[in-house]
Amino acid sequence: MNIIDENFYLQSSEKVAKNLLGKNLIKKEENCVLKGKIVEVEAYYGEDDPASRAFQNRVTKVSRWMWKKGGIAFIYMVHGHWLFNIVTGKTDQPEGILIRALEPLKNIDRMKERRQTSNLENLTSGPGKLTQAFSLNDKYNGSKVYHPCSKIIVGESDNKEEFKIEDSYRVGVSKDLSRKLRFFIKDNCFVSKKNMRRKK
DNA sequence: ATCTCGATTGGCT
DNA sequence: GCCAATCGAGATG
Repeated sequence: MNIIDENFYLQSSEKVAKNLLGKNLIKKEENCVLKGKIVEVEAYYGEDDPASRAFQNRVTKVSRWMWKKGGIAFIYMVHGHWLFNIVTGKTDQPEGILIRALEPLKNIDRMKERRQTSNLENLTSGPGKLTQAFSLNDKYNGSKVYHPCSKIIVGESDNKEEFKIEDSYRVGVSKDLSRKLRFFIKDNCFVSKKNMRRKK
């Protein structure tokens, strides 16, 4: 398995976000390995981004991970759902990427059990759904996604297929920036908010 | 397409 | 105690 290098995460969150599309999220468990392709992400910045947990440099129990060096997992709960992020940027540069959707690839049965559905498109097509399917929670905070010993890892794409990247404003954000910071793979059916995509 | 209700946590007064 | 928060499911028209 080709793991993405630590240095990849030290770039700006927008750049990391776009380049994460198509890569694999891997979760190692007792008897199996879950795998999914990243198909939808959002970039978040630090002190000047009102939607960010690090807005105005507010350090809290939840946000403190964002000041660490890029490449670690950052997970917190919203509306009763765990959301999975990857910290980007150098130490003391609070930025991150929210992973919003995956395409299930390996151990799909395990995902179906956890999601209580057999509908493939409904397993990981949303930020709260994928954490349930992958059983991700705050105990993975700080995990190095570039380290081979970690339980949660980002690996290189399986194949070098071409895809188009589309962008939009971020989902569920009341005070968004005037830049489009949500990126997803065009025409991938596992991208969340399908009805929204149809809109102009 | 739009709404509405439930979900859990931590920050704040 | 109160309330917001990077959401999801189900009902309704």
